[in-house]
Amino acid sequence: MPLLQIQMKELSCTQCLLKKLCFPKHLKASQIEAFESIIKHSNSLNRGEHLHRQDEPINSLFIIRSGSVKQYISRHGNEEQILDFFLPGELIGLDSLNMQYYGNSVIALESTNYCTLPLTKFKTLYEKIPILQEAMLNLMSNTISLEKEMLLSACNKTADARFATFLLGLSKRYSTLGYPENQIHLSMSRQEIGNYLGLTSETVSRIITRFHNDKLISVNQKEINIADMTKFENICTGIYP
Amino acid sequence: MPLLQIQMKELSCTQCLLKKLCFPKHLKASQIEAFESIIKHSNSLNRGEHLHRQDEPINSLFIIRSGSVKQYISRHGNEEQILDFFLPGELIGLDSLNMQYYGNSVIALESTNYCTLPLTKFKTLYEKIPILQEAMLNLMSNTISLEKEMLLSACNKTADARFATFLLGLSKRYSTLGYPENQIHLSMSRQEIGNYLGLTSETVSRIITRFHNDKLISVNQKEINIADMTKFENICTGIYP
DNA sequence: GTCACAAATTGATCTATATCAACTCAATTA
DNA sequence: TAATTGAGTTGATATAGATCAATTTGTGAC
Repeated sequence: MPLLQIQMKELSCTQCLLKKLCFPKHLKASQIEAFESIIKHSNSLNRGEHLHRQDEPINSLFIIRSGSVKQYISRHGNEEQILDFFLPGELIGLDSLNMQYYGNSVIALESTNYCTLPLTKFKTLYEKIPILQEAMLNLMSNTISLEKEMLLSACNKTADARFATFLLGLSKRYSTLGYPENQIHLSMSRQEIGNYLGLTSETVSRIITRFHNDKLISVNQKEINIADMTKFENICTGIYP
Repeated sequence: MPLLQIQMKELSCTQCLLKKLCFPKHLKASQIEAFESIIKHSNSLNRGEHLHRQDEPINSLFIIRSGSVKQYISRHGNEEQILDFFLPGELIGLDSLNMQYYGNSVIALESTNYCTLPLTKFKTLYEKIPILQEAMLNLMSNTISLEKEMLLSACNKTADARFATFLLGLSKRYSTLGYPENQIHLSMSRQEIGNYLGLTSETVSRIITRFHNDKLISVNQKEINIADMTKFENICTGIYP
């Protein structure tokens, strides 16, 4: 059974089912204790509740324990632009380490549990544990690579390739969590996918329908199954059809 | 006179004219010495020479001292995708800290001087100087924010807004170096700008011509002058016309 | 269960940008 | 100075995806 479905309510890092995936995976037992003592475990959000809002003072990093959230910014009035989605085990706030106020908002897409990492305490700990520094650098370096990859994808790919890349990315992240690789649950709407990818919800809908007709995926509402993984990967790179 | 035009050939960090802008700006005099001792100053490249190539083993970070380079990846054969441009004072390699081999190539767009920061030595130093850790985190955090911003821009903006944002970004970076804010020298071709922004060179050319006719900018080959900065900023956000 | 409202699908049309092609201009070499 | 070459510009046309509009389906409240 996938990890996140049997995640308990209140847990220390050592007991947590995400411990192999989450940030503390880099630490030794002795270091985890120190790490653990600064974390607030097990806060929760209902769908539509905010983890934090744009322009609020920054005080913490967050790690998703179950559920999912979207990160977005609001511009000129109400118009919203989605920057990212976060799944269990993922660290939120790498882009706000050097800021005073959050530059974006984060809102739950479904019932979500998360851990809170107070920044001041984290920075103190950070200076003491070299391996934490290394883990942090690696994580950020990786994030930068991934974003370059995304940017590249956004600039050059067709709508088909962009959507396929998005879906495959979700698939990989979910499979790390113990879900079968070809089975994806979308916690976001077509409109939100479109917003994120720079497409309209109509276009996303049409792509999904077409992929379904072409037997590349099978769709049932928000459940998507990738039927032909090889063809699907080719779509991402623009090779197919 | 702009800093980079009078940059000397061989210089220590303390003597370097970029010292207020470049990475060591975060360090105290005593720390700079240690930092300095691990840097190799003053290597140079001619236009078209590589700083490093995709798939080579990673051993260093680089800082541009004068000139400019482009970072790109090659995909299926010859097709090239530009990821970034780097100007004097900018650090190259934040996306390769956790990798064994370079995921991209970097090539000089013009005669370029740079400093080399061997990674192993850097990491040793890094553990000893907390302020270096902080500077590094901030820099990376900032890079992540900027990339999110770019991504957002790439996904949603019109070609006009994307090009304007690109030009304004260059303008800001050059003005930090002492150049007048509204005067920009493009070291890259229309084709390279287009590649970077996900547009064709024809579209870039048409936009430049149109902006020129609308008296927003004046153009002489690779020299661009922003005539109306306010209108220009409005184009970036999609407000104008 | 039914009513109301939001999300998703589907179709028809429009438009920004790509593509293809011809031409101009500037820089470089002979 | 003429010839060559590659970058840049300009024009004509094609097309992917947006926009507008009409249904259909799903969902939560009562």
